[in-house]
Amino acid sequence: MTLYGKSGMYEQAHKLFDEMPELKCQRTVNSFNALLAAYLHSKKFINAGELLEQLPEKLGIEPDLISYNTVIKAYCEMGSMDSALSMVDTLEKKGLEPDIITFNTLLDGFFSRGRIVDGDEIWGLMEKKNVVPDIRTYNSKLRGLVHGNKVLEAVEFFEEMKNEGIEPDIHSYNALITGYCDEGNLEQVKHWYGELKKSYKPDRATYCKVLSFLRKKNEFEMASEICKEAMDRRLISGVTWMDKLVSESRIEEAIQFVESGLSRSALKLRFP
DNA sequence: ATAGGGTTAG
Repeated sequence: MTLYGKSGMYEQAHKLFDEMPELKCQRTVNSFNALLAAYLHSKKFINAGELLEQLPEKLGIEPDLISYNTVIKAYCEMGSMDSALSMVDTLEKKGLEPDIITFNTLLDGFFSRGRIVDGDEIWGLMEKKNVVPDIRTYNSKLRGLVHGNKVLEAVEFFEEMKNEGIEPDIHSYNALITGYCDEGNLEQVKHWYGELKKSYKPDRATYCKVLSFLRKKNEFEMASEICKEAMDRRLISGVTWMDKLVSESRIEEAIQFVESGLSRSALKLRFP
């Protein structure tokens, strides 16, 4: 069942869910969770919460941890952090235990809203419950610090996680690069881009962020090099970059640029 | 069946 993505698909999902008995399909916690996910992905957050409150007893379905995690995500998305947090008490009263997904969802909600202190408190609660933080836990705090313009603290935290044996992944590097792009710090963007490349291939997010930054800074040399690489890997189209060259009448550079790396399909895209 | 960033698509 592909119920996700498009807004409005929750209606289809709910209709199907209602018709299941006639179709001789038994409704289970799995189909209930699929319904919750449909509401979540259609951004009908409040309905997901209401559904969890009403439907299970009406239908005799016992919600599981996935049901609660889905609704916690919905509350986080709508910014109802108190409701999200209170779901932990609710699920525990039902005899369930919050897992790493529960905590990562909550932490991402708090950290991404700049609520670092509250996030740290929840982090402590997580450890008290013997749920071991993973790379995504660390990354959510990294992004939170960056989002709150605390890039230096983010770098400190980056080092801290390495000391604790958590190997930074591409999201970790991208968070720091984003921080320094937003600060306008060219030297540090270059530094962390270099650090990233020692262990990973930049991904689409890296390229987008770094290229738009370098373009703003008029760092043509480095930008065109990176742009070529990104186009070769089919991760960006390069059209916008070339448009800028053309609009500034830097035609020679644009032509060189095209000849040196642009793929046939990208050319067709620009000059159909 | 549940948790990620970025935005260069126009």
